[in-house]
Amino acid sequence: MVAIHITTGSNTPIFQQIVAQVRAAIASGRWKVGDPLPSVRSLAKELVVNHNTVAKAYKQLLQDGLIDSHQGRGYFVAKRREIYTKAERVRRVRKLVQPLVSEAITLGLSSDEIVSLLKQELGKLRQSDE
Amino acid sequence: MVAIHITTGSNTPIFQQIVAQVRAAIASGRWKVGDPLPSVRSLAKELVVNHNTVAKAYKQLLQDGLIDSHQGRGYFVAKRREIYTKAERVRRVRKLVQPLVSEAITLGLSSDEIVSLLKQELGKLRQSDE
Amino acid sequence: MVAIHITTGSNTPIFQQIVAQVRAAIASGRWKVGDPLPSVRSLAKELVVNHNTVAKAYKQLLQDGLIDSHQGRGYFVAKRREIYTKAERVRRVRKLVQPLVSEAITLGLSSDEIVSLLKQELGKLRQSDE
Amino acid sequence: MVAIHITTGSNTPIFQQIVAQVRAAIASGRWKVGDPLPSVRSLAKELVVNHNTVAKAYKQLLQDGLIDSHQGRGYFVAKRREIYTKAERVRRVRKLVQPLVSEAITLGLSSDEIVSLLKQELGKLRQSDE
DNA sequence: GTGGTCTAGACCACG
DNA sequence: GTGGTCTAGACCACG
Repeated sequence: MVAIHITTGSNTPIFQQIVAQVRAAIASGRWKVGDPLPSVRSLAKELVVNHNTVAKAYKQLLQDGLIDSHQGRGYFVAKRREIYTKAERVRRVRKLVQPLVSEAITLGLSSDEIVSLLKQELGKLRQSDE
Repeated sequence: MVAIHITTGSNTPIFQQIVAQVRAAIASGRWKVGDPLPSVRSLAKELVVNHNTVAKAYKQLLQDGLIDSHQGRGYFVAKRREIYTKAERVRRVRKLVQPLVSEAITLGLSSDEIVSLLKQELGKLRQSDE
Repeated sequence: MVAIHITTGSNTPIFQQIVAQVRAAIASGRWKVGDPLPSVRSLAKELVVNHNTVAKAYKQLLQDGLIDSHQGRGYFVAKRREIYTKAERVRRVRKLVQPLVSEAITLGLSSDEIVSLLKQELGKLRQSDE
Repeated sequence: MVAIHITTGSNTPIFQQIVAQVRAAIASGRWKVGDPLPSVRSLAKELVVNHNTVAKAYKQLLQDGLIDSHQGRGYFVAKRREIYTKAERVRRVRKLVQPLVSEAITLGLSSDEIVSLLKQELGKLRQSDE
């Protein structure tokens, strides 16, 4: 089980924080295919947010094919399947890369340092796979 | 003088586009310490946007320490000040890198593809600097 | 301009009725690329539903790539782009075909009659294209 | 006797799966007019589902006029009654066909592909009848 | 006890 | 005036 933590003061919407953390848990392999997610209402209670907020996060993950829903039984980590075309996937990642680059440059990091940080994060994933 | 271009079709807020371009102009050295920025109203006129939008961008740059304001005289490129320690800057960039990696991996992109997309974006910046 | 009508008594959720009608307006070519959609709040007022309900419908259409959003300016009919893999698209259509078949058989229509009805609807589209 | 199979993994409500299978059994002639249906509780036991679920399915079939109930004796396959006129049946099916066509077209499927998917589903039914 | 839909209304961002 | 996020709470479907 992986705990989910949110920061209410943050600029990042709560539902996106939840999406990011579930995504990370699945991407890293800590949550396996078939694992049940915390129920919408129980997680909402635990995080002290409205149930609609959790539902919104889960809907996003459902849409992206990362989780499945079974009416009346809850949400479960889904078997991986390709939903988006290559072009669409690249488009989506590019939309995340742009603000990263903008922010990193502003903070004074060099291109090499940025690439290096990215590789470090990718490396962590690979280790947890082994 | 460096022209600023905005895209109204984009979903990136206009004020952020302005911020990003001023940052790039300063980071690349095209705008030197002490150079005056275009006045809020003249830039607004040129870009055909609301002057509040330009003012908002300048306020952001002021807050970031990249420009100084002199009451009644306008805005000027500031002497470079380090606001954050190296460790803090790396920490901030890392926080942006992590969700990028999660999303890209769950979308099914390989590590090489992700690194490649990042390098592409960094390359675009370099070109616009020249 | 195409009017949107909803039936509150229906089993079909309001937001899905909106989605279906916008989709039909775009598929039939009555709404062209670049056309603005009614604003979330104005349509909500007109239909006498909550603005969140309209927003939910528009979000769905956005996700499917049928419309674009421009922060602060509204929603517009998007240029067609492929978002889903072939397999995903077939999966989605199949999910709609199954209940259709089930209902039609129950109503006592023959396979030939069902196929014929489908072809009629497809024919209507083709005519409006010419 | 015709076995009824349900899939709990599916997102189709269990009671609807039961309804669909009873309908198919009757439509195909495997269950004849006057045949008794399995009792609510015995079928619930066999399928390992709540008896309310089976009761709900039977209520639906009763409502559709496909089965009759005899207080204290159980449910029986009813004499076929036409409830809706031909025109009404066609109207109802057409209402399901229209959103299917809209969605499929916006997803980029060709008319032939849509017809082909429909025929596939109809084909599945025919096989399960034999 | 699961999730799904909807309302009424607040507060915020962008321009 | 655009849309975006969130709350509190209601009512419903499924089982």
